[in-house]
Amino acid sequence: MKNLQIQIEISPELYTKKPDSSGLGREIISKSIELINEMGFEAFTFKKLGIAINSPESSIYRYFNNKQSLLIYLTSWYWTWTEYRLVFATTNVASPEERLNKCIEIITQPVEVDDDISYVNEILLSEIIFSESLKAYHTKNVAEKNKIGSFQAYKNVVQRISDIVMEINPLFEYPHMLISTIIEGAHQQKYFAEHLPALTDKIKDKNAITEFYKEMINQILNIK
Amino acid sequence: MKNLQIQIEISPELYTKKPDSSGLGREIISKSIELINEMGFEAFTFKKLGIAINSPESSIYRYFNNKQSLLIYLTSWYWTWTEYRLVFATTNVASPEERLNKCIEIITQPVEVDDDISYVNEILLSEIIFSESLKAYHTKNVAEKNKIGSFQAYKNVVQRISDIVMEINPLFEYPHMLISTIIEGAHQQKYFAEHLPALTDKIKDKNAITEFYKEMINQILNIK
DNA sequence: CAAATATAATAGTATTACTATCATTTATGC
DNA sequence: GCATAAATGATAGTAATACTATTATATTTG
Repeated sequence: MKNLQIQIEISPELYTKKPDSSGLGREIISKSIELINEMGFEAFTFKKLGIAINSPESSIYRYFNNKQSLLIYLTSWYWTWTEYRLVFATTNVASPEERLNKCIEIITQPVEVDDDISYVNEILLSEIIFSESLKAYHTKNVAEKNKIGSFQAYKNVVQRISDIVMEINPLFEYPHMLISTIIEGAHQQKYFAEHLPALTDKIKDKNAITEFYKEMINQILNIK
Repeated sequence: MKNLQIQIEISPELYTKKPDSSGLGREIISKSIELINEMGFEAFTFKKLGIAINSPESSIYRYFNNKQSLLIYLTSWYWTWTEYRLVFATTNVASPEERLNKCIEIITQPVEVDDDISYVNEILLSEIIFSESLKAYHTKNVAEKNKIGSFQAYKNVVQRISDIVMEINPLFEYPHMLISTIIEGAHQQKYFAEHLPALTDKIKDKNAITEFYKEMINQILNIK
């Protein structure tokens, strides 16, 4: 993926002014990723972001209506990019089992190298996805946000992996349930490991969570 | 459990004044359960609760510092009560496999009959747990809240079921990961079914989620 | 029935999450 | 290179939230 300079396209419904159309817009995105990481999504405000980028709050509001919209933009960016990663990792791989395993790796691990495809720090962004993304859809106005396509990129990822599951076992009845359980589970287990270790197990090596879910899906689909 | 009149004891760290020590306290609990259900946790405020029970905001603050503390109280109540339910459902059942299956049913399904053990509406409370409980621990101050035992009741439930898993398969390395994945997964799948159906599958009957996770755990632990 | 305790009534503050206005800077088309 | 449009900056203001404080009035309890 390195040096490919792909463009992540985000649906215009998800912003009021396109962030990558201006320097300010790009600063809003990249600084917000830093700040949300540092202080968590709740403590993050447009006022603080404004101070950090030396621009008034009101300028930020021209790009996003509120911080939830910004979070949805970030998650959409991440999932759209992750769909590219899935495609890259699985093209020309004949075995669906092998493709599935590759996908599980990608969705259960935070990003470790910045591919530098843009002004977005993918390492920090993936941290946000793991620890904060559920706040994008666990909200009063899910229905309304869903209607404008806020979660389409996430759905596409789930659908794409579910398709591989169906290729392996066409009779399996709950591919989406399985994949979304794994994605959300991996996010939460990482959070538990950091903050509530009694809810998870001693993590021997950093791939323990990935191995757990790989093993799980292989057992469920009878892959040896 | 009906008519047993058990007392759910909540650690004093989790409130500033004991809610079941007064009529007002009990009203705060039972009305907040109703209101959080109706409007969601974000829209819920102590001001609205005060209006609903005809008491000033400031009186509510004598029982709980803020609405997050109240939510933690409610989740602790639920998990303490659920631990009783687990014990009741599994005592005198010799087979650990059978006990495990009973536990999976209890943790993956919302409550359907109000056992009437108190002023708490358990049906509505379980709805809150399924849709809002992650907001109790997905917050800036997890560490601090964890230190005072805010999540002990939840941990006890996970531990108790993990013990059964270990009884069945003493070599299994990730019992807590497995159980917390199932609990959190069941909550989320129900939420997805209601709000983001593309992330889950057509639910044929209302036990589909329970059956999915039962099947999952049985496969993983090689129970036929 | 007195003293202690709990609750009600009311007011006030800092912060958040915006909206509005107008001046100034920057970009763009000719 | 200049006129015009568009974007941004500077500043102010508002309603709601999440509290804290104070004093009066009930209610409980010993």
